[in-house]
Amino acid sequence: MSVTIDRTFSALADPTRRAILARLALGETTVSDLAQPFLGSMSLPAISKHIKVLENAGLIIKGQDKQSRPCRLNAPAMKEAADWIETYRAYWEESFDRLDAYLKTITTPSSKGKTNGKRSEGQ
Amino acid sequence: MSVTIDRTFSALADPTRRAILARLALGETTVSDLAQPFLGSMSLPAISKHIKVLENAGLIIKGQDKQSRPCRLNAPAMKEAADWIETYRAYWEESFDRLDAYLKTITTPSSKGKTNGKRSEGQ
DNA sequence: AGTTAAATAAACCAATCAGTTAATTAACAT
DNA sequence: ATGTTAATTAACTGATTGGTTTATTTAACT
Repeated sequence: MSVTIDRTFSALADPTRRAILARLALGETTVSDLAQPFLGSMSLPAISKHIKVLENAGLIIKGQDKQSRPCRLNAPAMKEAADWIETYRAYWEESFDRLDAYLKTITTPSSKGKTNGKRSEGQ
Repeated sequence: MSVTIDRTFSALADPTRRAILARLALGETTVSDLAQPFLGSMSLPAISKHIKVLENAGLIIKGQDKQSRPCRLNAPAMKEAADWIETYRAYWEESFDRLDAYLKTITTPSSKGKTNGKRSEGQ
């Protein structure tokens, strides 16, 4: 099985790393800049390591400009993970249908049809 | 920050656990049944632990029927992770657009396309 | 040449993880 | 009562993770 998707999900499992990705979604920036919001609670080498994890997962690409290492999102690497997770969309939507049905059974002994929202997509 | 999404991504980072989820997408089944395809390469307690990780992440729900523990998908727990990752869809789609544009610049006779790498921020 | 700035590497540590084997619980069947 | 089946718990191990502090690289600026 794909080891890259392992690394992708594993990289996304850390809140600091997700925050770094969120920052990068606003635009390319350097390691120092990415580290700045965290330096109160962790060291620069810690951030450097997080960035390396993201890089190894293919989620970001690190360049070089003088001493700086400008990082940018490499979002397509996320696509594989997104595609995997998307195959389950039908299941959680189906579950909402079941919740919907359940709510009807407990709220409509004599009620009018309020929940006409059709969620089933068919598959 | 949300510790539940941490646990979700972390649970999804393991191929055995993803295989278990894939099996459960076909329908509810017991721990033994889930373990069966893996017993050549790992022990039952190992699978039992994987299932507990999935349960703690809220990705599956474990019931009881006589001695068996029937497990079923609880896909809505995946939705939070899916939603997070979906916010980046625009970026990987845009990236493909940019790749497309880049390929055009290098295959065009008049190529002197010096891209400034600046991403369109703000929206 | 010496200094500063940006980032990483090295060495270390505690905690968590993924697996093992052996023992145990719980429910059922003789 | 005894045994069988399904699954978990306990105790242990080696590898990985996430962080630290200190030292080093690399490139620019006087």
